[in-house]
Amino acid sequence: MSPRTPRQFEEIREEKKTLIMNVALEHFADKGFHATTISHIAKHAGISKGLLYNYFKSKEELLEEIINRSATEIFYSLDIDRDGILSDYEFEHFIRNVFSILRENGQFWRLVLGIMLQGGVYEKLLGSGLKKEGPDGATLNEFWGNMIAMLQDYFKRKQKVHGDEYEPESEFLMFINIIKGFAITLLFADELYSDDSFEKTIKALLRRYK
Amino acid sequence: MSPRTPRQFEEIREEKKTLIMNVALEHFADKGFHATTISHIAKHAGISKGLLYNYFKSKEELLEEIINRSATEIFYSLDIDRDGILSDYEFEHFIRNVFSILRENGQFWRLVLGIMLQGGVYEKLLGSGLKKEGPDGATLNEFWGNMIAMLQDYFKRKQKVHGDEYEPESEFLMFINIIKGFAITLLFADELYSDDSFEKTIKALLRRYK
Amino acid sequence: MSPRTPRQFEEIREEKKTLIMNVALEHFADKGFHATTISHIAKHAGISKGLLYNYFKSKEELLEEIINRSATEIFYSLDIDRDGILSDYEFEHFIRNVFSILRENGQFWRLVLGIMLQGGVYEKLLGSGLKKEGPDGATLNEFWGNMIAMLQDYFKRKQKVHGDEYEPESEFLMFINIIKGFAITLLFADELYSDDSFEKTIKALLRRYK
Amino acid sequence: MSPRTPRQFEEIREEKKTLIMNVALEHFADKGFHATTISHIAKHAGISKGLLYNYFKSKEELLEEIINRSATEIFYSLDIDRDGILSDYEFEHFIRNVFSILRENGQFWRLVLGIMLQGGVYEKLLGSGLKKEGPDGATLNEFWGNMIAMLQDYFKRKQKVHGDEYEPESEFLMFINIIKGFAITLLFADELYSDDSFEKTIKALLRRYK
DNA sequence: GATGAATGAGTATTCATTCAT
DNA sequence: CATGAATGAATACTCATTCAT
Repeated sequence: MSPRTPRQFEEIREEKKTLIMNVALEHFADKGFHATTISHIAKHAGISKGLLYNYFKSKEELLEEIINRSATEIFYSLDIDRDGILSDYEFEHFIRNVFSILRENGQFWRLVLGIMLQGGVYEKLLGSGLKKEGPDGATLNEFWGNMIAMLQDYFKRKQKVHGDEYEPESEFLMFINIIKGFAITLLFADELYSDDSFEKTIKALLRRYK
Repeated sequence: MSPRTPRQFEEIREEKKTLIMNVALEHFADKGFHATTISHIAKHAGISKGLLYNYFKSKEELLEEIINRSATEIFYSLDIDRDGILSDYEFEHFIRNVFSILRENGQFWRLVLGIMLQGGVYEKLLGSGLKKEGPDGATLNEFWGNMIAMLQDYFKRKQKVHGDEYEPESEFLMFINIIKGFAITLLFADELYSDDSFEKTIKALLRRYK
Repeated sequence: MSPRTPRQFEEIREEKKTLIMNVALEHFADKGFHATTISHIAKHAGISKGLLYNYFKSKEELLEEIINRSATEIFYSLDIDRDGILSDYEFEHFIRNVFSILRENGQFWRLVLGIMLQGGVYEKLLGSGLKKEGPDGATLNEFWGNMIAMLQDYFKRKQKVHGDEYEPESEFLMFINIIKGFAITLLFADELYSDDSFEKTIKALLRRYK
Repeated sequence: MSPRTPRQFEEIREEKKTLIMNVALEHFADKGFHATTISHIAKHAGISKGLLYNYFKSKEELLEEIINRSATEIFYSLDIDRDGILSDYEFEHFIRNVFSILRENGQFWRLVLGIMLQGGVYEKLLGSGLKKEGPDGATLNEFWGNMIAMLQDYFKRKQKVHGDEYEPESEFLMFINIIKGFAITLLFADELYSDDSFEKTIKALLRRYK
């Protein structure tokens, strides 16, 4: 019964915030941002509306914090050895990572997709959320730029292997769009893909692009 | 001074309905269905809210009619020779068609994507809208099933050309996902792709899969 | 093909008005005044809304004219010999009349009842409708006053027949309330009473009060 | 400064609900259900429209709860000794009860009458409201059926007293319609009847039917 | 910290009425 | 005379947000 330390208070606060954000993400992803009400979130989180506003200034801020949190997590999980060059091994690592990120963060990606479809909110969010600082003090946008450059470089280097008929830009474009295509497929798949079918897909991609 | 004929009334009706549906599609696609208000649509269409309800029973019916209209249009434009077999020529035709449909119906596809992201509305719409009858009395769902089967068959036949290392299922999956990937890319492209970059992409696809 | 005479025009006008009023009465009585829309009436009468407003200045005026019409009709049908005294024969006539009026004008009475229940409209209507002049230049209110007086006089005269235990005021009150009670019962009876059960009821009333 | 207890919240809720229902009943009875607006009710109750919807899901539910409440109250107040037989004493009790219920619940009965006049709503309400369970687990409809049966039995038994000329069915019908007639008279009486005139009426009824 | 009563601006929808043709 | 497109004010209902306790 000893009084709680400030440290303990902070922990309780963080736990509650996390709970609220998880519940909110679930509903935002499934029903959409506009169709989800604060009342609904509060009820499903087992708290009062008032308390929710104790943690988040507004519905929009709640959304922003959710995006920030997931974006940062994903940001970190994609970072490789940071030497600016994508080795064959790292390429495989990248592909596997991308797929597992898509698998494990379905709700988040559906939410982001929904928001990106809607003009106004989009810029505001990406202006705040995705520019947040990540590892090495780089912003998400910078990080993403580097990632793209590294991949393009990877495809250029592959030209030596495949000969002159191979067009790196075109191959890179195909590769990116296959990833996007799979991403979309995954987001709309009701049931999670089996590990097996995942492995097959990844193998096929590696066979073609490694 | 003579009273309007039924024909004239019909014309007025059709014109106004089309106007409203165009304005509504624009806003639904840009802001999302829930975030678009009837007031907004009416104001931008230059009419009163009351008149809108003279033509559409509800906001949802307006949405349904928009989906029906576009779905039917696209339905017709994709129909090939209907002999159940995709020749090399028809394959090329299909790819070109898919791309031009994506280019010309960006708003519609963004709307559909947005709706598909949100549980409830989705099934109701696809239940009504996309099952509508198309050419030959087939429903859109049937038509789409046939299209997929024809494409799979096309990839199987290609095995004879490419040899045993070629895995038709895997290739088909890649192909479909590339299309999806491009679709997504196009939907989010602020400015329309140049005809030139389009031609390049199509050529690359044909080079690889024809 | 000879041009219609003004007289013919007038007839057509009256026919249309009657048609509209009949349809309107039906809906007003069944759904209530507020719940009945002008569109509904127009559609069921087979005319346009515009035309309806050609005949009636407003929804309220339509209501007023309906009440006036029926009130006047009933007014006339209740008038007896006007000598100010209700003979035994006229009493029977009165009772039979009251019942047949209730039977034949069910819709009207339900409408009136509905309106009388609602403060505002009530006075306005009775101010216009039921004060309208009837036969002999008397207003409905005057006529009704006379009718009541005649009935009270009738019950007083009956005291000589029934002896001192008979209290005319009390009997009159019972009589009036029995009539009201039957009126209410009739108004809510889904199916019209059979002629037989009617005859029995009237006989019982006469046995008791004649 | 300490937060409100659940008990306190419950009290606030009940008080506000009662306030709203009272105000609503007043307006529903005077103006009719359709002609009464939620805004009006809220304004007269001194609250915001939003709060009203915090307590009642819809205008119809508000109506239902009002009917339920009054119906249940009246239900209980009519219950006698429940032995299935109406003694002379209980008959007097019944008559007095009926009159006092009519006097004290004028608003409620005007509301019910108004609703019964209008097809659609009627059945829905009587299906929900008046079938609610009352004392002994009986529904109102059952209770009312028993009451009628008991009264009919009472009139049959009276035949022994009055001799063969007495027709129980006919007398019962008269009795019921007198009650209905008085009910209607009371509902439309602007001012409450004096206790004296009430007593006279009741005496006359007892003299005739006891 | 925690509650939910309370608000008010906003949203879809309806409907009597007008008016150009 | 006749039509129905068009309007706008009103209505039921919602929901993010505030605040007293």
